[in-house]
Amino acid sequence: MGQLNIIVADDHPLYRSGVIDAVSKMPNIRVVAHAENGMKAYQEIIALRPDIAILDIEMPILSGLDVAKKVLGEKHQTRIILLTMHKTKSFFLDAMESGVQGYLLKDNAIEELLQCIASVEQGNTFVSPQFKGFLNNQDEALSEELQMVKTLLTPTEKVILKLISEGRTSAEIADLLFVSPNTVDNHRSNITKKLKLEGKNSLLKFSMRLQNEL
Amino acid sequence: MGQLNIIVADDHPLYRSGVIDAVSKMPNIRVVAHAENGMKAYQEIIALRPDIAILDIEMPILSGLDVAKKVLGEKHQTRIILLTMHKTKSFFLDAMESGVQGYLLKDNAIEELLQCIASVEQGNTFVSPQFKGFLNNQDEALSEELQMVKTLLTPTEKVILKLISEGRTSAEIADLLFVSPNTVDNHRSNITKKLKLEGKNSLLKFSMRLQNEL
DNA sequence: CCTGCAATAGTGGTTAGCCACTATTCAACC
DNA sequence: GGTTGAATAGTGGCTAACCACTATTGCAGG
Repeated sequence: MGQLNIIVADDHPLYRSGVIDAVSKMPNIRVVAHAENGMKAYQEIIALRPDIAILDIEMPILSGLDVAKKVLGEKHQTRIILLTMHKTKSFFLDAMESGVQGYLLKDNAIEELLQCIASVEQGNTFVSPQFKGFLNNQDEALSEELQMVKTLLTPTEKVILKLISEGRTSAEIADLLFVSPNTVDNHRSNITKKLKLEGKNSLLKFSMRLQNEL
Repeated sequence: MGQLNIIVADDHPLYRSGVIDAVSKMPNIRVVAHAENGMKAYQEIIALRPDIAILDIEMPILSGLDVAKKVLGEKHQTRIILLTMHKTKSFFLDAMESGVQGYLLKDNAIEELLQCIASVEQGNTFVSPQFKGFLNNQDEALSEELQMVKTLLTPTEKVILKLISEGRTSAEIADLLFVSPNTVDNHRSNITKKLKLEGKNSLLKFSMRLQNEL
């Protein structure tokens, strides 16, 4: 699988040189450039077309995520591995949607980075175990449900669902919207059918599960 | 207000020296020691009794939070300022409960640290604006409600409340606990009374609001 | 023009959950 | 040995929410 050309970008000089040292120890890897901000990293990627770019997310001017989106959007062959300090969900999901090949937590051992590079080299993706919880079960299902809400429901239905999630009764909602309680009840029924829910209070349970996200 | 003796602890050499440089620029501040892990920081604090200890939370052996708890528990006069990368709620709440005087996000400007030191010197507390959202309104009320649940409810009642929060009906809960649905209903009634709730589905709403925290 | 969708409104029936009682058993505590 | 608290169980009444209908108005698109 020949020579792997890599670019490393991190605004932290110490961490950057640590990463460069570590990956340089691998026989088939050559670090062709390094950068201390996102803009410089992007320019180097365009100029040198490396196989892999290892980017810190938290960088000045352009974040690693910004660079990843630009590069991947322009359909270069360069694979992206993102590094971050933060164990937050939103960055991760954003990164996954933009199609990066690797996503690592900085705290983790350097071995994980090498493992990640090996994976990405062979066309796979690699994600730190800490983030895997964001992928499966609940959060997948949750965003799927949100998708359903956004696509299937009419504007009025969304408003009513929101009000239900705040714990309001049909009578209260009717008062707020200046319509008959029967109408609200009817909307409830339609929402329930569209989302394929059933059972008592199923709408209340559903809407409260989505909480802030509505 | 004389000379301020300060200890700085951070496992990241670069960041540590950055902090030391910055605070040393202040005329009335002397950095009397620095440490690269929590254990060393704790020993220095005990030995030197500084006015303020600036501790990174993420450190080997003992975390900054561990050190803070030990020091504050032993009623030394040393004030604690914690630094962290992570914008998570749990660490912050934990820190607030243990009584630290400052809590800062590392991303923020160095000016904030100096401002924080000035505040703490005068006996006040200082918290990065990013965390202030965790203090007021909702979360205060929420933990108050959690307190009520913990103190007022019997073990069985807590179990039933948990099951309600998962969206189960009285009949389902009765099956799970091998008791009569009437008993479950009775418990519901008692819980509702203890927590001073009222209205249809008030228990469901209440329990779902507490979500994971039960 | 007509079809379809959204929003409105109504009727009637079923049920889960809330509310207010009463009652028994058992264990703990003074 | 009486009191208290927890858990158990039951009855009867009430209502919000669900469910399944029907029906009208109005608007947008082919």
